[in-house]
Amino acid sequence: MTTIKDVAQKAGVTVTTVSRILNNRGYISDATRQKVHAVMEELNYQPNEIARSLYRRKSNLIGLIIPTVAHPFFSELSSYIEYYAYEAGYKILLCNSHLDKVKEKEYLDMLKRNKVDGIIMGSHTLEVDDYINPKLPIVTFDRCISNDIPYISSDNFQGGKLATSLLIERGCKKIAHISGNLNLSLLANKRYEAFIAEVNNRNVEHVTVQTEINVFDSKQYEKLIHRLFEEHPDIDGVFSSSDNMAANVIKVCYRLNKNIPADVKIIGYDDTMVASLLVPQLTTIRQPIEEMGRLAIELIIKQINQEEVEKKNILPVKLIERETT
Amino acid sequence: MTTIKDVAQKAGVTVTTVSRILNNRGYISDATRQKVHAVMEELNYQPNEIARSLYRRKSNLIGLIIPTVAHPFFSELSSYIEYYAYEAGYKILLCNSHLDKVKEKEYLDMLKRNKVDGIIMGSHTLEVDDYINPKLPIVTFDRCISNDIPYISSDNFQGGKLATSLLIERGCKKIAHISGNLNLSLLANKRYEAFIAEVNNRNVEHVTVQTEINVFDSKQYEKLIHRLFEEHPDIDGVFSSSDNMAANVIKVCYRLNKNIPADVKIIGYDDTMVASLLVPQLTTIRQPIEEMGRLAIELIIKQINQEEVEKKNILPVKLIERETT
DNA sequence: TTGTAGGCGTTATCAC
DNA sequence: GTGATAACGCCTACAA
Repeated sequence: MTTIKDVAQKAGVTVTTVSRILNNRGYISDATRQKVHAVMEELNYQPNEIARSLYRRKSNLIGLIIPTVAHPFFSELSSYIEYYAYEAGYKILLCNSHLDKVKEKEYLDMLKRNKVDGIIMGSHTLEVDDYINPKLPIVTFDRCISNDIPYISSDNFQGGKLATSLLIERGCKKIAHISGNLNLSLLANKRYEAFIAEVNNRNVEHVTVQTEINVFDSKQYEKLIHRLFEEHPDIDGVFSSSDNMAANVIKVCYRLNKNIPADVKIIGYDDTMVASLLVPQLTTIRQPIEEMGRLAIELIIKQINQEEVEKKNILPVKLIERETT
Repeated sequence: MTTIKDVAQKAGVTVTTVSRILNNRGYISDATRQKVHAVMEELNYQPNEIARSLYRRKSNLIGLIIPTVAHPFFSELSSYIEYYAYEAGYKILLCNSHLDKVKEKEYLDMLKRNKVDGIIMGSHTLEVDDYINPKLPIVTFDRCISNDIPYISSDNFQGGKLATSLLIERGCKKIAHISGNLNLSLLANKRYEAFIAEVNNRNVEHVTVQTEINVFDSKQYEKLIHRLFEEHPDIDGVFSSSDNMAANVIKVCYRLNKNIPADVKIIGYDDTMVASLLVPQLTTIRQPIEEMGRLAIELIIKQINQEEVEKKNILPVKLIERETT
């Protein structure tokens, strides 16, 4: 490995001078500057960022913990997060927790040991203390962990309301809601709350099911949905808490020879790529994924710079009506 | 930040002793060991991995450069890569190049400056020199950069052949192939070659189109496919080089009132999640994504350990026949 | 069994 | 303008 020493030696100066040139500090004669630059070029010198990080006590690393990047929502979100991080001079350490408490804690510790400058949590099953001890810039998605930790979320209640009332307006008489795990105290649960509120308010028959996020087990989902339709053959509207799940609903309806949207109307959530890839194209609630990613980086960086940040960041959602309603 | 010094001081020993305990080296009396452990616990001490990396000249970091993690194939691949990396004690630095030459070079340099122990390239538009200088463990996907750099690929020729001959056997008389950018000299181009070979061999009429990978521009794809069917209304078979693209073909067929598989048969490539999420479920060529991810990590680690590795790693593909053929 | 000291590659504070 | 030197936090010969 070629270091600053090698450059200094070959250029006939000391490391101080090379370092100065590297960082554009202090006065340097044009002659030496040229020479040193030439040598750096020749030796193909690249400053060691690890040494820099150690000295500066700043790694320019941001840890990203999500359930799994294989899920379309998180994969799109990650792509934006990485994009904006890179623009701001930060790098992303990717961690897939699979919503496993143990793994999540391990990742959290690992990130701390690696002195990341901040952590973005898209997955959280742990207790508050694990996050804030010691104080480290954090932003979470979809969960209010404590009053100190800023969180980003889209307007889940509004989303749930929009979805439910659309189905009702389209004439659905018995609506099913398929939610994620409601015990995780995620803000996403507000979709459920909104559903219940709306359906009760308008006096519409309804039924709900919970599932775990497990991208890879599509078969499992199908079974669940199949059973749902068996037990309630008169369901004519489904509000699914993710586009992927909604895709499974479409599949099952197709098998059951239920026409969409004539017999059953379906609405998803997220507006990931799959939504517009499906046939029929999925009506869904769009979360502003890019904006969420951008904001996550902004909030982390502001915290790094000791600036005050808004704790509660609720972004607007939007109903995207396509062909399933 | 609490360092090894703080621990040493509070425990009434020197840093050496603490370091020894941390690394399980040399003889330590039970008394001091207990005491030091207690103090570490109390101070919530975590060794600084940056300092360790500097000393050991090993970061346990692996750089992952891909076009974009928002693409289902790379998102699934990344998820496996991260999984196996973590198992082996490595961390993943995520880089989305968007197939931009400049960005790719910047990422490459960034990774070198950050002293990653290896690089996994799922995106490569650069010249050989940029990669091998200096010598750093690398593995690439789907591209043979030089004889020194190991690469992983699935059996693209076989995949192309399987796909094409299936369509022919199912009675297609005029087959379209939608490929990626053939100028990138990716091994994926062998799918194209196999297609041409097979179709010529069996004397079947055919037509081909190239596209850029751009996940987000589904509309663009639709237009392209639409035009294809306009110019060649008699196409009755489509071999698409990705599942996503195939999904767009399904969509367009649906619009054009072409029945699948009666009027048009479609086969995709990759077997990403979307393939089984679609209606009708997509017939496709499965790449062993998990195995590719696992192997990438294995090859990197072997190189890190100075072991010899196989340069050419071609994994088998498998025809997954579903409902579109 | 434990301590001292030097070094990993870089930057900043003083001198000259 | 440029050069010693100490420090960032950790690890390991070599001593004791």
